[in-house]
Amino acid sequence: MPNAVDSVSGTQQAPSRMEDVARCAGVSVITVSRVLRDPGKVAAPTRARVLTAIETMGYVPNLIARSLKSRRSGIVAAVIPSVTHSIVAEVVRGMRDVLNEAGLHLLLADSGFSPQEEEALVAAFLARRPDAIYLTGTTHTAGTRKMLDAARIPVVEAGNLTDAPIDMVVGYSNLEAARTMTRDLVTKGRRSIGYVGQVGRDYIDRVRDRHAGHCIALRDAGLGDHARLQVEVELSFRGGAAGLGELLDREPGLDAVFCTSDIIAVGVLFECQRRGIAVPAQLAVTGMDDQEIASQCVPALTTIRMPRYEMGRRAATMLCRRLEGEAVDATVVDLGFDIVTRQTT
Amino acid sequence: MPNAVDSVSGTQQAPSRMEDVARCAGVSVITVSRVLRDPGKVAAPTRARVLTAIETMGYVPNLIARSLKSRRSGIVAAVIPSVTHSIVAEVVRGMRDVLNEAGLHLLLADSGFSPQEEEALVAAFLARRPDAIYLTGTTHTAGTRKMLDAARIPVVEAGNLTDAPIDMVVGYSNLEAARTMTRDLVTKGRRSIGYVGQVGRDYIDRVRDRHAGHCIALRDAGLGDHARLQVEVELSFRGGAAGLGELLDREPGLDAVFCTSDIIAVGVLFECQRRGIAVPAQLAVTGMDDQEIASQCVPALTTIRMPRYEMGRRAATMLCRRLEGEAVDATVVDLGFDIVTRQTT
DNA sequence: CGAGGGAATGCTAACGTTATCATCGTTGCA
DNA sequence: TGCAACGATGATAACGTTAGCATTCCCTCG
Repeated sequence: MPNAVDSVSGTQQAPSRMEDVARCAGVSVITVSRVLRDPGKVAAPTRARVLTAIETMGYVPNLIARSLKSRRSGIVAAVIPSVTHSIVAEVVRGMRDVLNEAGLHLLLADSGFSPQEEEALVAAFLARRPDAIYLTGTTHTAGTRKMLDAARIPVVEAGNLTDAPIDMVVGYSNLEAARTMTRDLVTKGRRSIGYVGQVGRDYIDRVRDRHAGHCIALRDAGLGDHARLQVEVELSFRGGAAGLGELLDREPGLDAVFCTSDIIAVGVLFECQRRGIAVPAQLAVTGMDDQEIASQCVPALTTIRMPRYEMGRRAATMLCRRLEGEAVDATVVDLGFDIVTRQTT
Repeated sequence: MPNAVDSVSGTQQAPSRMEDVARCAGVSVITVSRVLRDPGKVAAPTRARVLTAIETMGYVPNLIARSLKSRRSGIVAAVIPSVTHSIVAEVVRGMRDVLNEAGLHLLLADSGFSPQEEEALVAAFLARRPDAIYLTGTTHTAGTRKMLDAARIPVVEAGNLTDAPIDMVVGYSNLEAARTMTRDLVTKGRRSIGYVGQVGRDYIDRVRDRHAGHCIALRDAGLGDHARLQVEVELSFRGGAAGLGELLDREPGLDAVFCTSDIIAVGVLFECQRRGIAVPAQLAVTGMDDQEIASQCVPALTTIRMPRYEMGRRAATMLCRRLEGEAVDATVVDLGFDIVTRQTT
């Protein structure tokens, strides 16, 4: 029986199926299926007839049915901390460029930096049977790990390194990056170095490691009394500005501020402008991430650059290899980072 | 036969199915299904037994199979111009908040501001049979419109208004917003007003309308020779800086710059700092969008605020109503905008 | 000239769920 | 007591596709 319900009365018309296309082209459904997935197996004239039928009927394959039967959804699910912050966007772009080439789609969701929310998202994702999963960072709840273990699909964590990934991890050492940056401030003669970092020092690996790296560098330099010069703020310009105010209240002799992100650092710079503080003469400021604003703000910001786009590509490549049944060379990939010295130090 | 392949040899173990849960709980599969979707129809003791079984087996429902049978995927697909630009993030957040409440998932993809890419994405999306579609802006290819007409699902376009939406539209008038902003500059005595806008004036409705609004305001004020003082740049700080340089080369007596986004405007401000141009004494600068940086930069930026989060919520609400078979009150929803006067004008 | 082989195509049975209808007690009420 | 009505549960058949195994036909080669 035909699929159309009633084209005259305008009743809801269901989208056409392979069966409709097959009838139109005078072949069996399986041939249509083959034309779509493995055209080489179908003789050229037949293929042409099928393609014409598809075209004229405006047939769109139903990936839901395909996924059910083939047990491959063609979806890679990614949990990122926040779509708002452009820092993840480049990673996502890198992933997408690789995944699209492999015919895979990226399903995105943001956790708002909360491991609990991440767990809920992973649970929701798994119900859609993704072929692979991408997680940001290495801080996850026990529930998340358990579900992913049970799901038995490739998982890549990205952004920060760990010795014990759920499956695979690609990133750089946030600890070393922060340590390098702070050591650089020390080398340049700064002695009263403040820290303005984003909230989450206790539970988000990335933030925690940046904090730890900073502290280690201070300790190595014999500069004590860390806690007094450390402020936790929201990841925003406003946060940076408030952080500087707080620090100056505590220590008027401050001569440098280490910030855990460019956004916070630029917030500090704005506050310096308002207060008439000379950068870097009176106060040195450093960021992290090398976002566009770092090179454009005045004075231009010294920061740390990490290969975000490449990280996304690499993560996706590792997932794809696993999906093709090949072994990946390493389950822990360190992409490193660079310090970018500009005018604020 | 049981679903497990071989738990001893560690062979790939398929996830458990309803059948497994049903056997474990001593009920039929349909009862498990009911417990999940309509618990009220199952007696409390039975329900408890099933829930226990689900818990112990770590059962995760297969939404692919559910979608196939129920003909509802539970997915709302959204094409946004770019995940990078935080401006869309709030809209997305608004949508998500509403959709999640309705048990729907958001599938995101970015078009990179290209209508052709958007068409490809819509085609890919439709194969997954989304329940509804969200598009950014009102500029779409004929192919996109045709596919969406054929798909017969609710579609909402957001961001800019149009008299002839594909289905529904929610937004504000970019033309009126730009016109208001420029008129404000005129009112404040500015006469040599430059324009730095993002690329796409010819084919992206949002950009085109902002440009048109600016031109209309100039014409209304009797200020001619528009084209000479108009520059098209990338949507970036760098773009804004370059745009100002270009404008000053053409017209050293420039006394205001209208920018089509806050990012561009802040790029202009940075360049002013570098060149020692006094804002607003010597040069007035305006942005659009009211992103966080507008309130934090120095001097703080005069701009236009639009209800982005609310826009996302409203769009999602309209889609949900349609999915529930209810009629929406209006297919064109104007949310308006506000001018936010700060220190740059 | 017949067997063997490969290319092209088709048939049948799933994939894991839900819609639809059926069945079975149990209760309420005349 | 008998029957309708309802609540709880189950059996069966899809949803639209693809995996796996036929089948058909033609060509090649001994």
